[in-house]
Amino acid sequence: MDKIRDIPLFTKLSEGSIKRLENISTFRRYSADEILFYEGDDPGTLYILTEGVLRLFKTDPKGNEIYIHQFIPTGLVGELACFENMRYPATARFITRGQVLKIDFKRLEEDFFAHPDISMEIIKSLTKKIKILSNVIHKEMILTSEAKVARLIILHGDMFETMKNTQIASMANMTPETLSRILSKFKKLGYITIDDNHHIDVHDEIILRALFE
Amino acid sequence: MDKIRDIPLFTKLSEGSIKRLENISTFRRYSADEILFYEGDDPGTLYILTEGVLRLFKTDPKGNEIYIHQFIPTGLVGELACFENMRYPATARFITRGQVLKIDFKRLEEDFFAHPDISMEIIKSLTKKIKILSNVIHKEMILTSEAKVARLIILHGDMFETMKNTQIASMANMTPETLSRILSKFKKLGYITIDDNHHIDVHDEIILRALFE
DNA sequence: CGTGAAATTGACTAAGTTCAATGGCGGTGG
DNA sequence: CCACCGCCATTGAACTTAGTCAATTTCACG
Repeated sequence: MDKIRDIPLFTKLSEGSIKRLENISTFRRYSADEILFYEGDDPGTLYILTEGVLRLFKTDPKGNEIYIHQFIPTGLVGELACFENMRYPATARFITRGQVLKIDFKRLEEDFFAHPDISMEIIKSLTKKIKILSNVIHKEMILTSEAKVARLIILHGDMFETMKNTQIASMANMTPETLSRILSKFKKLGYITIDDNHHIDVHDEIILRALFE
Repeated sequence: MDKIRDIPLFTKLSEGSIKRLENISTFRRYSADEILFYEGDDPGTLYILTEGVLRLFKTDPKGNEIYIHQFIPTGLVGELACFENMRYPATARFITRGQVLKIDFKRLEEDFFAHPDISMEIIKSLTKKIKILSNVIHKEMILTSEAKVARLIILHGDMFETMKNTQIASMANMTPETLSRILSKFKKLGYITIDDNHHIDVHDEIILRALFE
């Protein structure tokens, strides 16, 4: 994807609008592990993720990365900082190689703000983001590690077959040791069994659900 | 305030629009401690807080209230649940007596979504909310209790003169004991002194700032 | 097989909560 | 006037949760 027309947010724009948009934006490719922006950077650029997986995280004083979200195409990134003219509240790093459309926000604002379709898309993107943050708060502040693991098993059980436990632990903001201990505990209590392919068999969904609901 | 015209979000509407809005909305008064909605309730109503202070919080499994935010007029409340048609992610309770305008969201959507001014206001409200949530995450997940107290002292030092420590602790999501211990520690280390009127004198702003920045 | 990454396990540590005891202070009623 | 009550603050001790560090085992895969 390397044409503005292909971006859902802009499909409904007129030819003229697209032309103007092309003048204030550029595509740029990134390789895996490259940083798109750092927490604390000054904004000014609105990003639309068109390819790849982009991870958003905060860094705590000890240097640990606190996982917030991973974006996949097509996601609007950085609009909060732009609208509120504040610094980026988190760091964005590519997990795979990818591509973004970088848009000069000031000039976008002047040209396109009144456009109803774009407003609507922006609203959708914002509500999606609130949902994500609200979920982060729920998962990270309300749930204990045990509850988080129970939730992962019930809601995303297949993750355990495709990802390493270290990766899962990092996405759940806990250490691999903690994850390992909790899985052992669940096994010992007979809630689950895990076979050689890392497939988790749930024996007592009721109890596991009760842990996080 | 009991006229739709007085609500900033709607000041720019035409007479006809106001009339239509009146048909799908009602004002309602609440007394202190009344619940506007519970976490988990089904949505459908968009609220605009026109008077009073409304506290938003989540409840953890032990029954503790996790403070998220307090709204003051004029704030849009519950738009996420409405837009995304999900349940309210938190409980809202009046701290003082107050008043809201209750709007039937479905019908609002049909009539006013395309209105550019309203869209713009909604976008502003949403970004404000993202900022709040992003801040909650920062404050609650990144900062230690010591950092939170240092931050309160530097940024909201006057709170200590007007509020009881139990209230402050509840807004900062820590126990009164923890707050007390940290204040004692800061006093012992000579960072602050507290006089009889609960006024905090900061002696070493540099160190305190370093704790949370 | 052998090697390096991942997982497991135990001992220890850190941060904060909980629970209980104590002390202060302001208002109230006899 | 003062004894008492209730609320708040303070402090200590035990407890809980999860992270850290280190040693060991398991596992996948060339």
